[in-house]
Amino acid sequence: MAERGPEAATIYSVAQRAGVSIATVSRVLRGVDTASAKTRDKVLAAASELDYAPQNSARSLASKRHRAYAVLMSDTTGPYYSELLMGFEAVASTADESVIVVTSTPDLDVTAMLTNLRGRVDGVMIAPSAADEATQAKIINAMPTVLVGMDPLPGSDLVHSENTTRATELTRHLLVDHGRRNLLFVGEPDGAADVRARFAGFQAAHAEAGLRPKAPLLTHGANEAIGLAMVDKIYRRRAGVDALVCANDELALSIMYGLRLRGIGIPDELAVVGWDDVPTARYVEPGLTTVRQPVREMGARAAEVLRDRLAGAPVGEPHQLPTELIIRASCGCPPQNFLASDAP
Amino acid sequence: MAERGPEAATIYSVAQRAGVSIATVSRVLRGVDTASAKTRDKVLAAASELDYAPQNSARSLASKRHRAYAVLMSDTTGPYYSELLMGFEAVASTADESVIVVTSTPDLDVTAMLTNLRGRVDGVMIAPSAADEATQAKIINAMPTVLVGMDPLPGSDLVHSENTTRATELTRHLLVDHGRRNLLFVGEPDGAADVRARFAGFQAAHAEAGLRPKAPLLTHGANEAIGLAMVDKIYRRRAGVDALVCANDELALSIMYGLRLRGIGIPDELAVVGWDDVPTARYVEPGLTTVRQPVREMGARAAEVLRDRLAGAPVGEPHQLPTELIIRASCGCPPQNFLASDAP
DNA sequence: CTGAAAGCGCTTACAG
DNA sequence: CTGAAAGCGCTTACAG
Repeated sequence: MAERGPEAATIYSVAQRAGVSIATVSRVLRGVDTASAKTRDKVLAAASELDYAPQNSARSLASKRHRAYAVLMSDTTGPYYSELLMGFEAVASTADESVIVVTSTPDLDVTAMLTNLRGRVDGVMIAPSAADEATQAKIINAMPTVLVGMDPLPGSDLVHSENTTRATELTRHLLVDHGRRNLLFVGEPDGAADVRARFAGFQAAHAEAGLRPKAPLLTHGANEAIGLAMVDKIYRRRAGVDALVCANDELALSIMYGLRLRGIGIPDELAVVGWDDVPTARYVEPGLTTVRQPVREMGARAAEVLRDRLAGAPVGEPHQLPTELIIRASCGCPPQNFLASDAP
Repeated sequence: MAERGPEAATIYSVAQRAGVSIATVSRVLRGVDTASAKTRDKVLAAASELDYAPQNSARSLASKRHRAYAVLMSDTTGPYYSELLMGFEAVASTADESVIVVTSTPDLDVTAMLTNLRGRVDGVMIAPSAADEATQAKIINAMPTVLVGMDPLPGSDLVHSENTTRATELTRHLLVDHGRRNLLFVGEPDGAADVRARFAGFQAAHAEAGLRPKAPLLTHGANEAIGLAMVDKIYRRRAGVDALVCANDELALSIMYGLRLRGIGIPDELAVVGWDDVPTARYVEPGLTTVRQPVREMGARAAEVLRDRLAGAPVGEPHQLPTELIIRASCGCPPQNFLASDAP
């Protein structure tokens, strides 16, 4: 490969071999402007023969465009984040933009990160929980930004999914269809905007039913130990609770784990519902009733928004994508097992 | 912010404000060479006042280093890939390298991707299933490469985890500790190197026990439909099977789902074990016995290897990281519930 | 310890 | 349709 040789091909060597100027090589390779078919063929042939790879840095420097987006993610993993990233990347690569992943750790130096980013990318997508509002504001002030699943902030675009209406529907399902009377919301409405909106739907459904919603059981994070602790707290302090509306599936799953350890029946003694429809939701017993959001599409939309912004579009209205109620058995519905109809 | 003003700060404006040459600014900002404390302070102050962000493209062009790595991933999501990416990113960012994510779709134009990458990054990590061997070879030939979880290929570094010994141990556990006699391996040994090595361990344990291993049940991919189909196939064609050794957790989980639909008891009628220790493994009932690999560490190691290669180190021996048997209940062991000891 | 100057490899008006 | 030339904003020998 030429690239391994004493010297890699440059636009000069391609031009020389094709017998044209470097301006012509540049034009042909970018597919802009007109160029006679003959010239075009010569250039393409020369580039191919020399195994020419344009130097992105030189291109960026001259054109004043990085052709790269950053994605700022928290360092937690999970299906939500990878789906978001994949959706974003798919669209970005179509637009010939690179995607640079930046992980935000608690001790991240925001100023240094921003300085770095400003010299490397044209825009950034901020994933949920990746940055607090002060940091978001700084980033927004420094470059075109699209926020995902958060509260809107001036100067930034936003992509999110419907929360309140679906949460109302979910809560109503428990209240009306299953006759539960003593629901408890588990999560932190004062944290992420998503959760706040879900809690608002929880409250709205209670209002419809003429019921007074109880205060949420605050918690963040989820693992087996936390789930078990929540279960014990519920049974110690909240007698009579007959359904749990959890801020997300992870929390719901960890609580179901705790309930199993404590021998508490789901959904008979206690119904449990979540949010996100993670893959695990369908594999647990009973299957977890939850809400699905189109995360991959949200990532794709975010990339489109950024692309439009860089093409000159102003900051627009929030893009809200639809969510969908996924009924399984943890709410009290009879198990509608997937493929059950073809059972022998 | 200066960046928003009529013109952003450059190394020239910083130098002018600090009353030094651009060479001095460059040196101070990169922290190289000596520089008097006084000069240093002046430069730092000027840079800060002007909110200067060095242009990465200019830096790359002059230094002939991109200070960026690519990560080539398949477009499937899952905990494995995000953990790998996070581990890689954490180390890369410490070394001040950007991480560019590239997703490989089936219709990816390899040549175009490679041309793009050669002009953008200094090295690449290839995640499992992201590229076939021919593509891998092309990439290796074009730039420093580290392969993860695959067969070694000349010219490339490799990071993987222990498969065969642990698979032998896992199989032996079923054979010896649980007295199972009729095991079936589910997966494709002829596909990924990882799976081949696991099947080798499966065979080795049989040899130890003086048993003849049966042919694997071939399948790739996993979802509820596939799991159910596998279950039906097993019961139609493989009478007497009393344990399933699955190539990965996803497969094991989908099969457990199918077994539940068919009313087949786990582990009594059929023991099931997996590989990976995905989060779901602990939430299903019974808990899935499996093998954990240090995926995040593998990503971190891959970044270190790349860093060393770019610093001049030659391609080295494969880096093998240890795996760990995670015993839960799907193998036939009594449920060792997490935190069970603190039950009331 | 510091500066002047060349050079990295492109893109893009500007001419023709 | 094509070329000559300026310029993008840095780093890095080379001097001193």
